[in-house]
Amino acid sequence: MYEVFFQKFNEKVKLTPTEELHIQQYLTPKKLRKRQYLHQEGDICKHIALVEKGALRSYVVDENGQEHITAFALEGWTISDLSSFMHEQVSSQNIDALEDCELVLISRTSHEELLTTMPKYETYVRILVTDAYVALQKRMLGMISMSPENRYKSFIELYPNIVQRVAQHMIASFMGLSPETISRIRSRINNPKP
Amino acid sequence: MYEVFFQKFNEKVKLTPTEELHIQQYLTPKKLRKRQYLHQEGDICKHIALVEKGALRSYVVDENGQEHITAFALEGWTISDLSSFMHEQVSSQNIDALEDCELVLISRTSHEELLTTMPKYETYVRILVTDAYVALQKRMLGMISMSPENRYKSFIELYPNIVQRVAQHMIASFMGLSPETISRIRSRINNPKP
DNA sequence: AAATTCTCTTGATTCAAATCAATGAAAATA
DNA sequence: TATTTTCATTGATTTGAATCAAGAGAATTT
Repeated sequence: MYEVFFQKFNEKVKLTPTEELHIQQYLTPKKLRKRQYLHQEGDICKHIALVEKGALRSYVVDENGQEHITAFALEGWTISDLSSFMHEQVSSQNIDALEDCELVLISRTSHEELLTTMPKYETYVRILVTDAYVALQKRMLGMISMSPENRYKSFIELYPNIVQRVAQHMIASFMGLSPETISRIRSRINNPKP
Repeated sequence: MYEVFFQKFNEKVKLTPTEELHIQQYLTPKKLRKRQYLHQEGDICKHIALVEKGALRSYVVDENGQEHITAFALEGWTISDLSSFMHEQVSSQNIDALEDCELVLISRTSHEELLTTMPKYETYVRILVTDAYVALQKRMLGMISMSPENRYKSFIELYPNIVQRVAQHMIASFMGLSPETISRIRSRINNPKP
């Protein structure tokens, strides 16, 4: 039920069986149907979710009604609107399921309690966020320094599983490009200048 | 000597005078002349630096020899190559002083020791990184969803002090735009369509 | 099974930022 | 102070991604 959660946890911070059982009390499983929302803008983000199975995305809608995908999450990934979750602020993000999902949720109060009572949990969170920050820095560097084509190439290298499972126009949205541009980049990659 | 450091620390996690003294033992002050490096690519990043006074930038140089500024840091900000610092990997970042600086440095061993012996320090780091992550997410959202002009506008709103103290072409580099484009955006803002 | 909606591709056109280039002003250096 | 280098501005041109548009194939819904 929480296999992936504890596998990921143990990769960062080693837990004893007793500690695992203790943490389990704070976790709640949740299933999501494809297209179902985990979280909608306007709400305060109530959970951090770890994906045991399935795929989700988070996105914002701008003033012109255009969607911009800000993140994907597959098995083993964690997804949330941290800004809203941390500061109990109204969220501008939406999170929904791209496939049927099995999640493990940590509520805000559980999170707080674990942080204050269990140093290993805080360590886990610190490492998790640090890794996410480093990954985002890399992505940002690509944004300011690479061409769309090279950015797409490194994306498919880094996340081949996302490319396989997620619609192409969503990857375009995630990269800040039009769907047509991604389509043309792909055909350029397959037919290198004839 | 460590005023800004402890001011920032206490904003996130309240310390007693005794605790401050304890942490102080792990800190080392450092002055940097303008143009001096704190850290160069190829090295393993040895410190986290908090800026007591002055301004720094970090940047990478791509295969074409072009510089891309990835971050600025003014008074009260923290700067480092976290990826290199955390994993003791060779860094691709350079960090240098844009003005004469006074810094507070935390070495890797000090950082480790504080993390394991002082829960409040780990809490501070967790909050610091989380805030940085949230800020970077906002910047990323701007990158994929906003026009260069609107991105520049929100930049000067968010960081007016950077705009005042840092050369324009560096802000261009930070935003992934050419210096000419920033110049033209500025003149458009000042002479709104005649 | 039929109808509808979604998804990707391809072509033509538009538009905005990059590039190339030149100039004057300001700052750094000798 | 004179000289050199860096910096910001402005104009002309090029380039590449966005937009507009149409059509074919898949997937969903009815």
